[in-house]
Amino acid sequence: MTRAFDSHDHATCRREALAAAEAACAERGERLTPVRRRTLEILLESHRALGAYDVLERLREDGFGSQPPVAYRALSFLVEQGLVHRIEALQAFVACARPGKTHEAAFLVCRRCRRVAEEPLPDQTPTTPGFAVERRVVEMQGLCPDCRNGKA
Amino acid sequence: MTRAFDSHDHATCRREALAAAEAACAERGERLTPVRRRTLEILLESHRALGAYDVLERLREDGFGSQPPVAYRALSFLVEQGLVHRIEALQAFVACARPGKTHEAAFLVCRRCRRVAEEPLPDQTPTTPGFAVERRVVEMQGLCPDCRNGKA
DNA sequence: TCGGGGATGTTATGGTATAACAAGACGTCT
DNA sequence: AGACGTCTTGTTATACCATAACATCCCCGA
Ligand SMILES: [Zn+2]
Ligand SMILES: [Zn+2]
Ligand SMILES: [Zn+2]
Ligand SMILES: [Zn+2]
Repeated sequence: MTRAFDSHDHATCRREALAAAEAACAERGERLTPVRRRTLEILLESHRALGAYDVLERLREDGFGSQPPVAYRALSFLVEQGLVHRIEALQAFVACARPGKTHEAAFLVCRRCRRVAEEPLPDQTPTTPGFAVERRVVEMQGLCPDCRNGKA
Repeated sequence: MTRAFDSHDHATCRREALAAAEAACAERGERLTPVRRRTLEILLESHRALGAYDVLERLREDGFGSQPPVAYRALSFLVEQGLVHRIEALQAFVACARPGKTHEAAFLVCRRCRRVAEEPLPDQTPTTPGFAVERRVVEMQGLCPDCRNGKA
């Protein structure tokens, strides 16, 4: 169900994700402005985790602002809307593989190519009595099939 | 089984952890040198996650080197030995609550007081066929019992 | 047409982490 | 004892990640 590590029609993959993002924003009355939209596209073009400064560099090439807050603001918006996830272990961002409804997820993060796959998070995660869980960070770091085989 | 959020004899708690650390290093032929030992003590004094620069400041007060690599090297050593864990979501470090045998764990991280409790990690965590998991990051962020009640 | 709120842009600054190199500590072999 | 190799500690310098604060612009409704 996760496509990041499988070959697939990525043009369609991107187009669908972008359409879902537009729909989600429209429904919520949020504005998917040009910087925000382009930021999402940049992340969708790879299934990889990109640092904010990587995103910023591409935004600058496209004529948007060139200072860090430009990228961070667009990324924050997209994260709030559930269209992008932050990978804590990499301090990086990845486009959501299943936009449309904000959700938590577990991530499989390849340390070599930085591609990221998304898996459903189990209902049950460890806790202790009295502790109020607000956010769950579940990230599996390792090697994707291609990188194990030296293909990529 | 996790003591971070419960009242306990913390002097004993610290002493035992330090003794376990000494034993573990001795057994492995690793050297728990003064900086390394003091770094571990600093983390043990709170059950809290401390940033590398917080640790560094205390090391400097104690007459050790004052530059970032001093703290980062000691922390790296302790993490390699399984005596300290890195909390990715905070970019911070916490002393292991169960030293003696290197292990993975799930962490319950209070966003208010930064105390951290350690829970066993389920055998089964999400993955996808062909992906080789090397490290599992499982961190629950939220509020500890005290912080929920405004006690702390 | 005149606000007002949100979005974009800038400058400046702060927090986190590591590369590269010099000097010291320490066991070991002769 | 003395020479050697290895590990450890310390430094300087720099790179990377992130946000505060403020100016400007744009769009929409009164
Ligand atoms: Zn795709
Ligand atoms: Zn890979
Ligand atoms: Zn304790
Ligand atoms: Zn707390």
